[in-house]
Amino acid sequence: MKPVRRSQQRDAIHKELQMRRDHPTADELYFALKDHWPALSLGTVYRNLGQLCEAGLAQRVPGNGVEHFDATVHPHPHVVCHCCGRMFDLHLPSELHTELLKQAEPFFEGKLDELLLRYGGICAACAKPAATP
Amino acid sequence: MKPVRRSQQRDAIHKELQMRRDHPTADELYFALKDHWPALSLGTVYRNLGQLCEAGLAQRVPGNGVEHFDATVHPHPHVVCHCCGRMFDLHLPSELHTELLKQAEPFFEGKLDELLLRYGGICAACAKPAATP
DNA sequence: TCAATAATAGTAATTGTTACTATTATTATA
DNA sequence: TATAATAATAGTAACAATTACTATTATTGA
Repeated sequence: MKPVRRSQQRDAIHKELQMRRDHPTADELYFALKDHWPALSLGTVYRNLGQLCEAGLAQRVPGNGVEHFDATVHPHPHVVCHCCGRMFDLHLPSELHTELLKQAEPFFEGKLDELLLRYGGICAACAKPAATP
Repeated sequence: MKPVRRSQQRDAIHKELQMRRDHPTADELYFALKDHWPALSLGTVYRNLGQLCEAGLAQRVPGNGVEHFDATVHPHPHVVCHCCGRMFDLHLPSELHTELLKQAEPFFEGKLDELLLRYGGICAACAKPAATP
């Protein structure tokens, strides 16, 4: 295990990630934090997100060609909006994941230990027509 | 719609894709075809795979940071091997996909029209210990 | 057969991500 | 509290997967 020393940047990244209901990409986090951390580096965001994942404080969720990050680590389904590209949680019954894994096992000659359940659609914000001021 | 003219390369790419039980990446296809098509260009593989997908003759399946391609276009689950990175079909009951989509709808305020069901595990070939000759 | 033009090979450009390096910040200890 | 060891940073370069560009070649309808 690598030594991990505290850093203000990592705390800020973790806090921002926990705060949000969507699951931002490294880039989105970077721009969200730039305001209060003008000197922040994109590499720092990537490195710290990696460390948070290793430490079990976050998980990577593959999006549409980009990696998203989620501060909730237990496996659960997500939705990616075709329109804005944002990723959200889908709160299906929590046993679904385990059930689907067990259900699939006899159909594969080998071992299954992971399941990515990613829906695609149009989020509420994008479905709503733009307000005309 | 763009005009599509026949080409030997596209036919070869499509045939190779249909032939294989795994779902190769553009790169893997490129190297598989290089033997009989020494002048083949990687860009040509990408471009033609894109066209085949647009034409409904193939589908993209996001893998682990790389795009895989599948000549079977109806939605169905896949397995990605953690060890060799290859992607295979998982022949679960075909109605599962539609059912999971329907099941999830009431849990999302917006529209759902797509579902990626991607298992992870160790394939039979990788699970087997290497033969000692 | 031939002219119009889509497709190609080869290369350059883009994008998301990781690696490298000199400098700065953190922390355990004196 | 001061300090020394060293992890973390900012900034930049490198990288890998993919797309775009361009001069040349192949296909196809007349």
